[in-house]
Formats: sequence, C-alpha cells, structure tokens
Amino acid sequence: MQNKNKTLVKSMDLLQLFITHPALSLNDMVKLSGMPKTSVHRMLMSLEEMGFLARHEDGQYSLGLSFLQFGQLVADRLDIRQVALPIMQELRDDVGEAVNLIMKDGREAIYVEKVDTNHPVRLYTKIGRRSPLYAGDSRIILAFLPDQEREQYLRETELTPRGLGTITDKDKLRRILQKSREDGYTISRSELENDTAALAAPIFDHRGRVYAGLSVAGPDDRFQDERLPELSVKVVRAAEEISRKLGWEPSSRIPL
Amino acid sequence: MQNKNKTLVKSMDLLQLFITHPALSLNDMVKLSGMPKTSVHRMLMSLEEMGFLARHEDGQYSLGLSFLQFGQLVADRLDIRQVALPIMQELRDDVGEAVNLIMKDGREAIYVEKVDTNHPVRLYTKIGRRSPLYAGDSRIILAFLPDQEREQYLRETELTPRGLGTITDKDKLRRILQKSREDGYTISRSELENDTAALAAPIFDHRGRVYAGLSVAGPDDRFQDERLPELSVKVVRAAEEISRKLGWEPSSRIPL
DNA sequence: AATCTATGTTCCGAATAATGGAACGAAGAT
DNA sequence: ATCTTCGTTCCATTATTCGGAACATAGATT
Repeated sequence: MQNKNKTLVKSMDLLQLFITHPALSLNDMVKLSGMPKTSVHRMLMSLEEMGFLARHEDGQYSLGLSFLQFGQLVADRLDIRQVALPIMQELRDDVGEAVNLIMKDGREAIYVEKVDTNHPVRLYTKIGRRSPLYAGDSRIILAFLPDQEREQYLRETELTPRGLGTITDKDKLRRILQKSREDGYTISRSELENDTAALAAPIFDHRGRVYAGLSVAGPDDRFQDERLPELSVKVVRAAEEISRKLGWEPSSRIPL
Repeated sequence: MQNKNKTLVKSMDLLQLFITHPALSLNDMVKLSGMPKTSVHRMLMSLEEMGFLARHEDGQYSLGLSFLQFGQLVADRLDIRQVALPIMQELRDDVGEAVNLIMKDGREAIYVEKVDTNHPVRLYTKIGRRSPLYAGDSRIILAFLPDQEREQYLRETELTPRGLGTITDKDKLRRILQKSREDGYTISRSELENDTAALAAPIFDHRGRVYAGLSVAGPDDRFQDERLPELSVKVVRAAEEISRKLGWEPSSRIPL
C-alpha cells in the first residue's frame, strides 16, 4: 500500500462527513474537513459526476442514489446473508431477542444482517452500521482472529469508551478474549450502548478462519446470569450451523 | 461542471466494472477498462483504502462493505420510502401484482423500493437497479418532466432496444409521452424485459414536480386491455396518495 | 435604497502528484 | 527447467491538482 492517489483518498474524507450529516453545503464541508474551499469545490464536482453525491436545488449535497445500487449489489453478493437469514430467524423465534450478523471490515466490524424481535415494518436500522472490534458483540471476531493479527490490532488500537461497560484496559481485554476463545462465545454489557447486552459466537469459513459473528442482543435486564447457559448454547449452535453451511468442518477449527 | 478531478472520475470506471462482475483481478480490470496497468494498480490501492473495494486472499477484488453502510444511509434518509411502503403494500394486496417505486437519478431511473407478490424470503433483487428513462415503467417520470428538460433528454439520448417492445422512434415516444401526460399514467409491454408489462403513475412533490414513479408490474398476459381501466385507476390513486403525503396539493400540478 | 455578509464560482502561476513505459519478481503452467 | 501470467516497483516527464485571491450572487441588515 505504498502508491496512492492522494486526491482519491482525500475525497473519502468528504464522503465520510455524510455518515453523520444527512446534507451539507460546500461551506459546511470546508469547515468540517478543514480543506481549502477550491479543493473541496473541485472534488464535489467530481463526486457529483460519479453519482456519489447529489446536489439539491438549494445547493445542499447529500449521498447519491448510486450508493443504493452498489449497496444492493454488495448485499446480494454476500452469500452468508442468504445462508444465515433463516437460521437467524429461527434463533430469534426461539430466544425472543434480536439477532445480528457481524463481519470484520478492516479495523472495524460492520452489521451485515439483522432480524428484529418486534417486526413492525422492516426498519433495518442497524444494517451497515460500524462499530469497533474491541467492544460489544463484534469482539467475538477479534477473539478468534489469528494470534498475530489480534495482537497487532491490540497494539495499534486505542480503547475509547463507548458506554459505561466498555473495556478500556488492554490486559483486561486480553483476558476476556482468551476466555471467549475457551468458552466459544462472549458476552458484553453496556459496552457500545448503555443498558444493552449481547451474547455472540464466531462463524468460521471453510478454511477455519473467523468469517463473521452471530449475536443475540437486547436490554441488559434480559441477559442475567441464569439465562446465559441456555442462550450461549443456542447461539453457539446456530453459529456452528452457519459455519457448516459455509463449508466449515469442526476439524478445521483453529486450535486454541 | 468545468473543474474536475480526473483521477477521481476515472476511478468510477473501475467501480462500474463491478456492477456486472462480482469479482475482478487487476489484470481483468486492465483489460476491461483499457487503462495502463500502473494507473489501475494505483487506483486499486486507493479504492481499497477507501473501503470501496476489498481484496481477497487470491488477489481478486470485489465491492467493499462500505457500500453496505452508505447504501443503508441513503435508504434510511429517503423519506419517500417510508411514506410509500404501506401504500405500496396495500396496492400490492389489492391488485396482486408487484409494486415498484422508481426515482430519477441523472439520465437514468433507479428502483428505490419494491414489494413483491410472492413473499418467500425477501429478495429485493430489483432495488438499486437502474434503467433508462425512455423505456418501461420509469418512462412515467420522463413524461412529466418539464418540457425543456424532457426535450433535452430526448435530443441527447439514443433509444437502444432492450426488449421486443422497446420504443426506438423518438417521435413515437413523444406521442406516447404526450398521451401519458393526458391519461396520468403509462403502460409498457416488453420494453425492458420480454413478456413483462407495467403500468405506472407519477408521484409529485410539494412543488408540483415529478418526484418519483409508482408502478405495478408483472407477466404480460395479466395486463390485458380489459384490466387496464381498473389497474390504472388504482395505481393513479395510490400515487396521488403518496404525492399528498409528500406535501403535494392537486392545485400545484403542472398544467398539461 | 445602500451596504454588509455569507456562500458559491472562476482564475492562474507554482508546486505537486499522477502518469505510464519498462523492468523486476513471484507463482503457476507447460 | 523454461515459459507464461500477473502483480509490483522504479523513475523521469508532464499533466493535474493546489490554493490564495478576486469575483459573482443573493440574502440579510441598517
């Protein structure tokens, strides 16, 4: 990763602004990004031409409909979603909690599929959301990463608190990860969002590498200790079922 | 649109390749794009860093999970989807055909929401798909565009056949558009896909501009003439309901 | 009505970053 | 053991991006 197109990468900074802001004017972006106005202006023209940004009548920009197209393509091509969905629904019906499918993307985790408990209209608010690998249900992926990769991540990452329960001590986190590997699941309480708990298990691909995480999540008070044995068994079992459909065989599991 | 970041816009050519190809190697892209290998290589590095492309173990690239995030953001922020969905479901239950919500994006149309007849698992294959404005159900948007804009489009666009019924004669298309405006709906048969028909009506925003299109679509043989009066009334009525919820008032309608 | 202010757009010389042919390296295939 | 094929690095050339400054336009303020 030596040769880069600086301009290209910089334009990402502009697009990132739209994760937290639904609409922005040129000047907004100049202020938020700190780049010179001319440069921002030039990039906007290009991003608009690419269809990544759309300009409204009032001069405000927002994310373009192209993302709908690409987003749909990505979703369609993620085989694991199709494989996991029925199993996730079954698990949801069984335990009565929301079920999430999480994948690693770079140094972060991303929620790739979700089935909710109250199914009003579908409002998959959590799909596409990112979270750090060290906190919450996504930690299960970190736990089962190859030693070297995991250690590198721990070295390079600062543990910023997200909720009251976020683990900010690296050694404590290491111990928890170790325990998660032994148990085959991990539990988190108020790590990403207060009063919310989650229990997660790893999903492996045919090569025996962690490929994703499966979690049940809900209000803290529904995840008391007495329920954990039952929950953990069911989540682990569902995760294993998905793993198997992805071609994993128990024997290919990475030894602890 | 004078000053552009050439590199940025060119990188879009690479991303576009992934609309038709789920995975590509560097060399594949060199061949398909016709750009020099070094340039493609550099852009790939940047697109990967941006999260728009992901590199697999075997050196193949595919669209990155970032698109899932941005796609979801766009979908969530499109208020019309939330407004339209219940009305679309009602219409689907009433007429027993798939219902589509279509928006204009640049010189194309894009399917923004869909409710299907056979609801197995959801498989929103059509969401995010693009089609030309001159053919199929999306033509209803073209029909209600301001005269000047519509004429400019017609001047600049070549009518390429997509199905047996695609209209390739501009004057014939003009007449159909005129009729659609008078009728308040349009019908298309085998224009985008053979043996598939659709009936579409316009959705207007608070300013009285076409904002989207609503269509029912299905196999040709279920859209015979005797059914059109009933269908057209129902689709137009549903579209008007959505328009009204978007702040449109019948009085603000653009005069024919 | 006149002035200010905020925001978007254009200009242009200087500085930098992108370019792309060529050579290299590493696998896989023959 | 020798070919291919594909990804990666090198580097001098040149086109592109850069960004301050000036301009344009529209709303707000006096």
